[in-house]
Amino acid sequence: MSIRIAVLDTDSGFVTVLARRAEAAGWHLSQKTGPVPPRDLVAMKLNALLVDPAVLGDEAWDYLERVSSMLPDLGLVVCTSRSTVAQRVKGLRLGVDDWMTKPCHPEEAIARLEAVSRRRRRGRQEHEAAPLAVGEMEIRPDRFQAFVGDEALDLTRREFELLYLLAEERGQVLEREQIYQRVWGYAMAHGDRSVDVFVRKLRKKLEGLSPSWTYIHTHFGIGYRFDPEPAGILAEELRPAPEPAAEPVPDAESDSQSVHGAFTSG
Amino acid sequence: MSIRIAVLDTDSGFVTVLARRAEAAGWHLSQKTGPVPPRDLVAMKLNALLVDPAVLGDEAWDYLERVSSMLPDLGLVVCTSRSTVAQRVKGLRLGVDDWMTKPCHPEEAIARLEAVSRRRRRGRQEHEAAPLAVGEMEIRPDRFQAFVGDEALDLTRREFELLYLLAEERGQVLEREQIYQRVWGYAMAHGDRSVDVFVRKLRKKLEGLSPSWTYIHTHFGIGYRFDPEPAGILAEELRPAPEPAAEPVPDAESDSQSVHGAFTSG
DNA sequence: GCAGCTGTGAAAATCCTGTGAACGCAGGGG
DNA sequence: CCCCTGCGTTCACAGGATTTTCACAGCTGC
Repeated sequence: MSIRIAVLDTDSGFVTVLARRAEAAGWHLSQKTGPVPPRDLVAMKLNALLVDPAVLGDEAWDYLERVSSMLPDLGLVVCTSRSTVAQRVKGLRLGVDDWMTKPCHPEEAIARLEAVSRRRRRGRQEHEAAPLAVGEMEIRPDRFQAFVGDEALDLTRREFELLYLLAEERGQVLEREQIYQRVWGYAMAHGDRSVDVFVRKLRKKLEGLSPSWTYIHTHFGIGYRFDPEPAGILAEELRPAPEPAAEPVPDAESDSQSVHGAFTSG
Repeated sequence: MSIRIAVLDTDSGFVTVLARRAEAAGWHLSQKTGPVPPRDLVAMKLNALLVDPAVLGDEAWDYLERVSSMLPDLGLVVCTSRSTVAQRVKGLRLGVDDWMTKPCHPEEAIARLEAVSRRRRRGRQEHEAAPLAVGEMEIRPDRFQAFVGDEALDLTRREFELLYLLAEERGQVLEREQIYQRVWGYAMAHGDRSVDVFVRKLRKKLEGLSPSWTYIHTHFGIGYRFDPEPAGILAEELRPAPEPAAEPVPDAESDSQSVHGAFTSG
């Protein structure tokens, strides 16, 4: 899979040479001559961004900081003509991944962009196309779908990605921020409820085809945990003693507490 | 959590300066003067490795390649006195994450190592989150829960964070202000009793699932200390005179009180 | 015994999640 | 070119769960 990068620079000579090298390497490169809103960067699905802070004007630091915090997975490389150690340190601290000084050899720029992109990718891909069997459902990455028997859940892309992520981390409680970061690819805005909404959609579809299982558990104040559980065990845990009760023991309360509260409110 | 790095370099001046900065930043730094087998690097649990290829001799390229392929999660940074573009490109291509030229400012070296480590951590799980075994309970950060056997304590988020903090600092007396600051994230208002209230909730839940242990001890006028202790030793300390009493004293209450008292004095 | 702290239970205030529906956007077909 | 449909995002609200606050009673240390 080829690397996608964008260059924010007005030095057309530099960019042209770079573009030629990038093309030779089979990369996709797009040039911009002014700051691109982080939102748009998201849509570009970049692996790395090469910036000359000169084109950003006063808000250069601010821009770099916003980009790096909103797109933590994006490789961010600065290439500028003059800079002091203090500036470089500041930039690297802010979230810049690499800082080059002009004039720089385009081959080296390409190599550094590649190194930065590689780092970002290493953590991610290991698993691919490995179907997951969870409960009475099968999740097939090759189809971007999940099936119960031979019936498809009819998931949209986001729904599938969310489900797959949760299922991969089965048993672990994932915080909303983490989920959003990994499924949407950028930082979650404060107050965003998208994760909740998609969990509801998933639960609905799961309920439709696999009503006797519970898959997604809510952890109040934290996030969600995926763990397929047949409906049976719930009943068992709630009723260890199938006695209509002859004594008014206050057990009922602490019992229901430990079953509900911790794992699921739904 | 602090960063762990190793430096492979014989330039003692450079390394000394670097070590000073690293220490100031709270990092763990170890110096080596020759190639360290990748196997040993694994054991060192490093975030990043800073190398001067000069100390590696002929097998420098080979070594860099082996390290980067065997430890894909390790940040690999080269710092060398002279290098050509071709060398830098070659290095970056075969897995080096960043390449600096000597003389380089130690502050910048630190910043680049930090950048590389940060990038490395992003893709991974945010926190390693090793489970803590305390008394007959297990605290599992991956579930935001504590368990006794396979029974969950049913902790809320705040409760869990408080318990985890206390358990991490096991044996230490923590002041209320400190606790509040670290769990709530901001300064405690004068007269706020939240910490006390949550300690009570924790004690109640702990008592429910692990009645024969005492976990949280009160230090009058100061704060709390976490230290799991089985009931046995308590009985001994409390029992200079083994009189079961013949009066209808509300045992439960006075008993639990004196428990706290016993430790308070220590 | 007094003043100051801590334990306790419950009420009050706050925050969080589930839910249904509206909105905007992009692509396909008419 | 316009309409329709599918999808993702945003909103507002209701019902609960959780956290904070209070008033009081029981200890501590002097």
